[in-house]
Amino acid sequence: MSLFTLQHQDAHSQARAGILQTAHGQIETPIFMPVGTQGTVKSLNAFQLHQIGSQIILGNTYHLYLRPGIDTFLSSQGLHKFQNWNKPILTDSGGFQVFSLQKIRKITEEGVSFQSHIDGSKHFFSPRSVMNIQRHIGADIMMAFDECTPYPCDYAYAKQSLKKTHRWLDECIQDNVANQPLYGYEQLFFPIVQGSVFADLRKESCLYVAEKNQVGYAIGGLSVGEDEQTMYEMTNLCCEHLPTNKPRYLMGVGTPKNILNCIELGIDMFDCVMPTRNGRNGMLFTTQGIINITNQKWKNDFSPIDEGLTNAPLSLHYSKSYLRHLFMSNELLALQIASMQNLAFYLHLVKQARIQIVNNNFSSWKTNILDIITQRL
RNA sequence: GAGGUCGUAGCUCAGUUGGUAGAGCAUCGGAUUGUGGUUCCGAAUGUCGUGGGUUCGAUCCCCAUCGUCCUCC
Repeated sequence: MSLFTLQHQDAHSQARAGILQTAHGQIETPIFMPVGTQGTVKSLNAFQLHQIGSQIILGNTYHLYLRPGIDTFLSSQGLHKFQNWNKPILTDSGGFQVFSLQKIRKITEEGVSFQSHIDGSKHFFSPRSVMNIQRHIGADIMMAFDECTPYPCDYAYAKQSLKKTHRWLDECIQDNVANQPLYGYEQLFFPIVQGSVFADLRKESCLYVAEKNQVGYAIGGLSVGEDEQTMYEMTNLCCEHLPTNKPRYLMGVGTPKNILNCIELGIDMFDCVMPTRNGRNGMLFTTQGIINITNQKWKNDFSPIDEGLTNAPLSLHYSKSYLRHLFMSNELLALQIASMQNLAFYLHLVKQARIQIVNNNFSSWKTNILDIITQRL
C-alpha cells in the first residue's frame, strides 16, 4: 500500500489533491511547508504553528548539524521532542547551503568539504554522512544530498553536475537501505531532480529518480535566477515525466503566484522562506493584496491587518497602524505578527486551492484570486 | 563686565590652506524564492546662526550682532 493517496485530479488542469502518510501524521496536499531552519520557524512557537494550520515544517541538516549537533538529537530522541513539534518534519539535506557558501567549499566526487559559517571549523559532507545526520534528527522526510546547480551554467557543467547528483542519490539510497531509523518510526526519503534549465537533462533526471521507487520526489535547482517562464516550463516538464501517483515537491518556491501556477502544473508540496523573511522586513501577504507595512500610508490606518484570515487571530486583533509602529520601533512583536500573518496566508491559500481542485474549479478560481492577492496596496 | 569656545541636513558631527558642502542615524521608497536572525539597494533634505565688509568669488578671512558653553572679575 502506497503512503501517498491521490484523492482527486482536477478536471481542467494537472492540479491534484492527495494525502501523504508519515510517521507523525498525514499531510493534505497541495501543501505549503513553513521553513524552520534551525529547529524553529523564526519568531513563532509550536502553538502558533498549530493555530495557523501548519501540517508539516522544515528543518535544515546543515544548520542543525553545526548547531546543536547530532549528539543533542540522540540525547533528546530526535528533533520533534527537542523542539516540541509532534507533526511531520522534513529536513533539507544541506546541499543548498553547502553550495550557496561558495567561498568556503570544495567539491570532490565523494562529497563536499566546507568551513562552518559559525566558527570556521572544517567539515565534510558525503551522501552517507548527510543521511546519518538526518537519521539522528529523525525527520519524517529526508532529502537526498544533491548539488543545487548554480544559474546560469553551461550545458556541460549542468550535465556533469547532474551525473554527480545521481551518483550521490544512489549512495543515499544504499545507505538508507543498510541502516535502521534510530527512534523506532519510519523515515521517508525523497530523491531530487536537477538538470538546470535544459529540457533533456531534466527529463533524464526525472526518469532516473523515478526508477528508485521512493515515496515522493523533489524538483530542485529552480527559482535560482532564471526567468519565471523558464521556471514554469521546467516544472511542467518534470511533472510530465515524474510518476503521477507520487507526491512532487518543488523546492524553495515561491511567491503566492508561483505556488498557484505550479499547483496547476501538478506540484503537491512547496517550501519557501519568503513569507517569513519578507514578513520580518515588513512585506505582508494578505487576502486583499500585498502591503509594505512600513509605508507611511498605514500610519493612521487602524483597520485589522487582515480580516480575511480566520487562522490568524493576531491579524484580526492588531491594526495596520500598530504593526507599522512596531516595525518602526524595531519591536520583536512585529516579527511575530508579520510572520504569522504571512504563513497563515500561505496556508490559507493552499487550503483554498485544495477545495477548488476537489470542486474541479481550480483554474478559474486561480485567475480570479491572483488578480486580488498580487495587487499592491 | 572681560577673555575664550562653539553655532553646517530632523539629530550627532565631518569638511573646505576661499571656487555655494558630506557621513552616520532618522525619514521616504524598492528588493528579498530548498533562511549566515534586524540585511541589501536607492532617494529626498541645507539661503553652512544673522547682517555687513574684503574678494572675480565667502560656509571658510575681517567687523558687528544674536545664541551656546567655559573661565576670570
